[in-house]
Amino acid sequence: MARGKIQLKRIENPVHRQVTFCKRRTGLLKKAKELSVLCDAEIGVVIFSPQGKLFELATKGTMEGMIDKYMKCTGGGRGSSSATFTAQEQLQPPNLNPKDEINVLKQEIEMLQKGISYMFGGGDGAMNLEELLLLEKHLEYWISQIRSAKMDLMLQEIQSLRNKEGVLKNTNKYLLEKIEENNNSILDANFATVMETNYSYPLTMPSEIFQF
Amino acid sequence: MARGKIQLKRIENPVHRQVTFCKRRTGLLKKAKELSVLCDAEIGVVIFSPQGKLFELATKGTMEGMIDKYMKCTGGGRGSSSATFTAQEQLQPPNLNPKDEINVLKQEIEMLQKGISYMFGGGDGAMNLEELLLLEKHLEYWISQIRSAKMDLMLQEIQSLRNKEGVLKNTNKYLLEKIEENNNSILDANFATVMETNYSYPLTMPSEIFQF
DNA sequence: ACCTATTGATAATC
DNA sequence: TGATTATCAATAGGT
Repeated sequence: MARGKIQLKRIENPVHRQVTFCKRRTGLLKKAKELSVLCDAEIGVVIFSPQGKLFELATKGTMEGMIDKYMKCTGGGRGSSSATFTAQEQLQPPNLNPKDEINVLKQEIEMLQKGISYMFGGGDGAMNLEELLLLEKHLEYWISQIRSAKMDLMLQEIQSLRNKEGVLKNTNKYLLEKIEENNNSILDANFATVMETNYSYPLTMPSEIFQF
Repeated sequence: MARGKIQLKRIENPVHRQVTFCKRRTGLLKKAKELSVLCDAEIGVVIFSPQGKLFELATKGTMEGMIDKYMKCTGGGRGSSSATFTAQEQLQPPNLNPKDEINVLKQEIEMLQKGISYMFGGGDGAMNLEELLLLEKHLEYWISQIRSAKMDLMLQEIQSLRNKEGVLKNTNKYLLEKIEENNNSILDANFATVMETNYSYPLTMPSEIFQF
């Protein structure tokens, strides 16, 4: 790439991450199109942004067609889209065969529904220890997600505030220079004193106070 | 590329085409993985070679999961849970007049529904900072509730185990006394040894230990 | 959004 | 297939 390597790990700075996502997403889709044209291959790409926004590409026909073809190829013949739950996929590695996986998911959905009604309905005390432990784990995962999103927003806001600060500092500097000029050209000592009293401090706060 | 540009059209030479397919397929999947890791995106890629052979990549969870998520995104109508929420009443003292209170509750319910769909659907990134802060607060409250319930169960279990322990100790004591009696009355040393070896721990469990 | 110095991908060749 | 390498394409960091 350019102007320095990057590590193959999640980019922490949300601005950089967003920019890189945009650029590389474009690049990936372009590469997919090229491969399809050059080699006469049929390619489908689905990208979910961290915010859950969907980007897709199907080089021949529709994505639905690709999915059907994929299903036929993998043999796992079950009608698609049963609205399963997706967050647990990050919690446990998918090392099960399809049948077990389905059972685990069903069980988990049941547990979560129980947990939700517990949380929302004030609880009927019908959960056992294992269920509570699992629910706690999920809640911790969710809260970490929430915190990550919150942190992103705060970092964005900090960025924006820093930009604003720069502008204000420059404005202040400019105004002080103007005042200085006035002090030099107009020899009214009282006027200069008043000006200095009112404008000798900048109106903004230093940016370093929000280091994380 | 290298050693000369190539046109963006189907490569006619089948050998070249095959080689290029192999290389670019690898490259495409690598790029997809990188994008996923760098930007925390969920990506699925499906490639059918001209001969119909399938190559696939799902960066998080399984391809099935991706397809379901895709369906949910495009298929549209996902009904949001209409379950109402009651726990927030404990979070803030009811110092408002009825009308304001109702508005606050309605607002809160809306936010929570948003949050729930955020947690379950992978999020649509439409929450602002205030909403996230509130949601975090609620999650922390819920998790504290869960932990409290868990703690209760654990304490109950500890109590039960202590009871069990008491009963078992008494039983053991009683049995040891019996053996002692036998040792005294029957002067067969070998028999006594056998008894001690096999029966120094009770084989049955008193029924009281399963109180929950 | 646009610009480049660099890195990464890869076409041709062996 | 694998390795090599000259070249082109993608892109990280900056404006």
